Amino acid sequence: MTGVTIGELAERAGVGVETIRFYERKGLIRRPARPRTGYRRYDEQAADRIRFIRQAQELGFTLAEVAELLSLRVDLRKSCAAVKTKAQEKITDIDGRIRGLRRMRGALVEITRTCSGTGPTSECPILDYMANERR
Amino acid sequence: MTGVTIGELAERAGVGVETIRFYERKGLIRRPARPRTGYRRYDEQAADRIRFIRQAQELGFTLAEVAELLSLRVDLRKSCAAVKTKAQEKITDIDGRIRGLRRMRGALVEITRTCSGTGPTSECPILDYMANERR
DNA sequence: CTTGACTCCGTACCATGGTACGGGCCGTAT
DNA sequence: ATACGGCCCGTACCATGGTACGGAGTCAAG
Repeated sequence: MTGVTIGELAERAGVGVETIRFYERKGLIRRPARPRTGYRRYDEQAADRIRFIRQAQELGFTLAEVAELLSLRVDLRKSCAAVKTKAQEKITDIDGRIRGLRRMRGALVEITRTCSGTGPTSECPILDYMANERR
Repeated sequence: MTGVTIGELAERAGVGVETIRFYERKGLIRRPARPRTGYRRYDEQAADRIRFIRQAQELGFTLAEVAELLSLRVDLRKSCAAVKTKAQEKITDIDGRIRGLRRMRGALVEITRTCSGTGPTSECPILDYMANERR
């Protein structure tokens, strides 16, 4: 019989069986062939597709965004530019996060400096720092 | 009467009233004064504290982690050495997050660089990358 | 042909981070 | 003093991204 079962696919793709069914319910992977007995049989592309989903998630895309990317790939009427734009938006988003983390890191370094001083410091600069330096 | 109501605080901090009560239940903000009528009265620091929470969240910290960060401030009066250790751990944690985001960013930049943005999605290198790159 | 592992399905459940609802009390302006 | 909003509380509900459960059917080895 052609194709693999959901269990084999899960193992190959490094996810749980329930996760695959979950993705199917969410429309992230298309429904596989279901020969007479009703067991799902997956082709080779299925594992790639699941890895695609995980990879995109690691890159910071939500499942809804992944679904959008997948639909773009299928829809040939739309150009690659739409995908590129989404990726660039993610880069901008990541840049913002990194800047914020650097600010917070600076505040924590400041705290440890203050802390190493002998006096008991009831006045901590972090709240003001973060509250005022935001955005 | 000193302090502001929960509604005023919500407006100043840019969150909903329910969110403030939620944070209180979670122990992220301490219970405010409750004069005779039972209405919460907040001091000026309350808005800063809420803004801090939102800032930390935007940077990818969960509310549990935010609580930990906030406890650093409270603990400053008590055990300086323990606080310093905790802060150092948070700095290490932040460094890890920044590295992860930089890795993500590098991957996104690399794939957008190779994408002309002109072809059909079937030839999109971004989608190819996500389908094939497995780490 | 039986046994055990795998699969089916629907549904329930989990954590996170809120948001909304409803009945009742409070505070102020008219 | 009465209406209208704000606030009280507990509880229910929402989305996200899964994870687990239970009773049934199926497949493959012994």
